[in-house]
Amino acid sequence: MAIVAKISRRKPPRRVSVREPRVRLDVEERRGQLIELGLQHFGERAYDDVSIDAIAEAAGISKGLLYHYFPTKRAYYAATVKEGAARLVASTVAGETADPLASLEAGLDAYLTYVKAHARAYATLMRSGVGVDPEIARIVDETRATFVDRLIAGFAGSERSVLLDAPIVRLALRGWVGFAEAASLGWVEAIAAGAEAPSQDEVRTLLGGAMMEIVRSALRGLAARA
Amino acid sequence: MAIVAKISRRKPPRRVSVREPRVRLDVEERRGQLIELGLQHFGERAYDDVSIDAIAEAAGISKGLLYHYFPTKRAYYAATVKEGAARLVASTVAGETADPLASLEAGLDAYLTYVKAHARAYATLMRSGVGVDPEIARIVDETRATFVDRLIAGFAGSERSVLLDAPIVRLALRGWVGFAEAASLGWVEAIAAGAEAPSQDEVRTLLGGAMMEIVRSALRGLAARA
DNA sequence: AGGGCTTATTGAACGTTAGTCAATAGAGGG
DNA sequence: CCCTCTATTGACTAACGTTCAATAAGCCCT
Repeated sequence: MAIVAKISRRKPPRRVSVREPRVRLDVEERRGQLIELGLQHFGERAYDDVSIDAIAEAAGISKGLLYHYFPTKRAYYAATVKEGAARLVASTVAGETADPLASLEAGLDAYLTYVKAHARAYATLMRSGVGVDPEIARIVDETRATFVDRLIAGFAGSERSVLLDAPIVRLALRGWVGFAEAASLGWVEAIAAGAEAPSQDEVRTLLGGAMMEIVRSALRGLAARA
Repeated sequence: MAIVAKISRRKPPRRVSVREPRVRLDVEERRGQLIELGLQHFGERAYDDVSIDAIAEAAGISKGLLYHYFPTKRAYYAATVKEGAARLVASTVAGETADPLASLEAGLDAYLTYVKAHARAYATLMRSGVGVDPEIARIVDETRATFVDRLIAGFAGSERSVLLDAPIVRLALRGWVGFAEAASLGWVEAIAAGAEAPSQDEVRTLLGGAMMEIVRSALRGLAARA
């Protein structure tokens, strides 16, 4: 009995020739590799369908090491989303132009180009990402706020810019971001489905036009009330 | 050894006086109770933070019984979301009016009233519900489509109603639903946070105005292209 | 009343997966 | 060549979703 237990507990003799040696990476390097892998995996499958084991295997490391870099799966996912959001924000900085409308349209165009290029990951994030954790919700909300701030900054020169801080206008802008996300998602999904989809120009015009009208409408309501 | 195994496997003597008798419910009744519990739990916590054990305990039944009614946790969640969506749709049927604008506003008002009354559950669903499963995404998308259909039906009398089937208009309407959801969510969250929030009238006017402007903008783009 | 039948219900078991921790080995410096 | 530091391992635990053969509550029939 004791002997049997001892034998069964012994490691399998694992041929040395097969076992590949440990690769020791710099902390930053390893972290970067893991986040890159996270972007790939979470961009294709939903959160629940990505296991830590799968990530570890893809990285060629043990599960324990991943937990050396990120305390929990959610934190790992949050770091991944944060990186993805940062790239989105970075790749859509529009050159400063005198004309607010022109810079708005340039920004929207960059946004749509990015969305189209990363259609799958964008759809996965929009459809499944937010709810996993309050931390992720915070990141996404902050990213949205960044876009809103940019937009407001574009109109800073306008005479009625003070009014842009009114609650109803903030709500209108937040709503517009929801509009832009829903429309963008519908657009790339229509493309992916091979359905008859509008051109990028049309979508950009739609988004820009909606922005102007919505803000104008909210300001008008404000003026009527005052 | 064999004896020890037998003893350790024996059930604990569980005093009969404590054990409450089985309650045998009708299938419909039990299913209804479970869905009701699901609405409560999933309306307060995110999907991952609700365990089957917790539901079973709250219902006073065993875990196995829940799996007799729903094949998987996701299916159970889907049934719950379906019921919640059905209630939302049912409670926002607007009486048919001659004036399209009036019936639009009545529908929006009913929607906002419902959202405000179920603020927590609405926020939880919007923030975390969609991504869990393609099946849930389908339900939510269908619910959105129902609303869009209602809206289009309201404008059926309009002379340009044929144009409402153009891809860009469909995209605009889908985007508007995103607008309405984002604005509604922002509204109830502002209220919950005790921040300065617009009145329901203001929000309804904002949503209605945005709807008109967005559709008009899309149609204008369509006309310019033709 | 009671025996038999249907089926709602149980509870223990299993597999998977997130998360933990003491032990190990690669690399650089003295 | 050894020593130290720390990136890395791998086996373990706990929790959770899921399965299934056994059980008992209600109901009908006699």
